[in-house]
Amino acid sequence: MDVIVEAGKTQAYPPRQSAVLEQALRLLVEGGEKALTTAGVARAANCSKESLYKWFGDRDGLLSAMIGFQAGKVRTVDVAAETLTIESLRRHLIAFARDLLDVLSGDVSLALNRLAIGQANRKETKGSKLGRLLQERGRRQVERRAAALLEAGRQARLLRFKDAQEAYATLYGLIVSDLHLRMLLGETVEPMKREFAGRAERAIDAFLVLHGVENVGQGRETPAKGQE
Amino acid sequence: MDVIVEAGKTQAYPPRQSAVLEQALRLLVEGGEKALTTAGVARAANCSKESLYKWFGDRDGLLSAMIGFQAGKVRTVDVAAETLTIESLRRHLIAFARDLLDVLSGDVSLALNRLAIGQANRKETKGSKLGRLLQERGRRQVERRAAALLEAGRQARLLRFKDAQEAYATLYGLIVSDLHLRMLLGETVEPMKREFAGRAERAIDAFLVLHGVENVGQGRETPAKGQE
DNA sequence: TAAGAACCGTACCGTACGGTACGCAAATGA
DNA sequence: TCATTTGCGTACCGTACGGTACGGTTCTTA
Repeated sequence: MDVIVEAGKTQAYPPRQSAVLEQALRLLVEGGEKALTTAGVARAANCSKESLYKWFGDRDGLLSAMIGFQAGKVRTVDVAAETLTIESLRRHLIAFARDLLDVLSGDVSLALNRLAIGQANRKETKGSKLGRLLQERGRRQVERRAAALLEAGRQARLLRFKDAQEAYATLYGLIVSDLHLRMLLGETVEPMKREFAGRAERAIDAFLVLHGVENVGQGRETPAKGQE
Repeated sequence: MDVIVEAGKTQAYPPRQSAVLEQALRLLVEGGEKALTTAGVARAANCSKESLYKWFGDRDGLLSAMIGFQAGKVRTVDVAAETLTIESLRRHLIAFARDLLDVLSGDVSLALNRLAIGQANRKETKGSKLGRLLQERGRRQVERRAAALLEAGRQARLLRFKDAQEAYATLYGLIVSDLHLRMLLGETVEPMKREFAGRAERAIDAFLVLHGVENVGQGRETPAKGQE
């Protein structure tokens, strides 16, 4: 019965436990960490507290399971190895940017990040465990997709950069800026969402100015140098 | 260091209460929100709980006071209106970047951000109050300094951008990327701090490629070709 | 069908928190 | 000098949480 958390592979929970985790996530999204009590989860999921402790060990185990469960639901689309052109690369990058913004602005994502951040500075060594878990589970996926895209762009001689890690950091910063933090702090998300499309486009254009070869950034008039 | 520690003139607390707030901040930094109990603060500050409630109303009032108190200690230096050159602008931007990274990575800043984020998604309308407070108190200062710098650069015909707000967002994203979030999640800060200098320089060089005139970004070879 | 496991609902326990009340000492002021 | 204020220390109260125990019910399985 002990479910071992295997890194990398999305471990599926039994349906009963999945339903419980779903309810737990719902409670967390609606009321924050304060609303995520063992009794509350048991009541919302129509199960007993004893079963909770049997399945997840203790409260921290439940939190970890929630993160793993949610991460397991996110699927990254691997772009098939097509022949990249300037246009298709730009489209793929913009799609990546929009997906990234959508993920970061999601209810559950925000709630889980708030939860992990809240647990981050506890004295116990267990403190940053959730943070690391969230980082590895959630971010790795996104980063891998971006890395593949960047590498493909370089192979096709459409991008130039020395350090892929650094290029990705630049890409991320241009796309997200301080948006994530503002959302985490409670700023209303809806007005931002309407600007995601334009924001993604501008970010990619800027990125292409920095790391694209020749004058690939012609989507909008670039603030810097010449366009066709 | 451009940050000056001075008793805030905006909201000055009596010395006794300032000492209490100092202890409260210390407890928060050391043990997180869980360690910030009324009894704990009273014990650490050698005062009674009754006095705490008399001075700050309730727990939320104490938290707000802590944010205001800490924000009052940070002062930004306005760059005197000197005649900007390409070199001096670049130096000022890099100094700004380093100061920004230093502020964001500070113990108290991280603790307060974690606190506000943790309170962000409570049902009550009061939830995002701390977040807004932290945003307005802390960020406005930084943003104002950057805005002044950017505007001065444009006046001197060294920078070009249409929307100052958007240019600032780009600058912020290039400097910070996902660093702030990773630190909030509990990642070890020390290794990052050693890279702040280089990071600031690279971010500013990239920013100058995007928004500088001519080939001012000479720190690294600029991937785009000069024009105009 | 009968034994056994899984599980629900509830009650229970120890603890810790936010907030209040009270007694008493030190300052303050006329 | 005495009255008033201020504030410390402690005790107290109601509540709510994490975690455990137990009786009763449903489901599995041989």
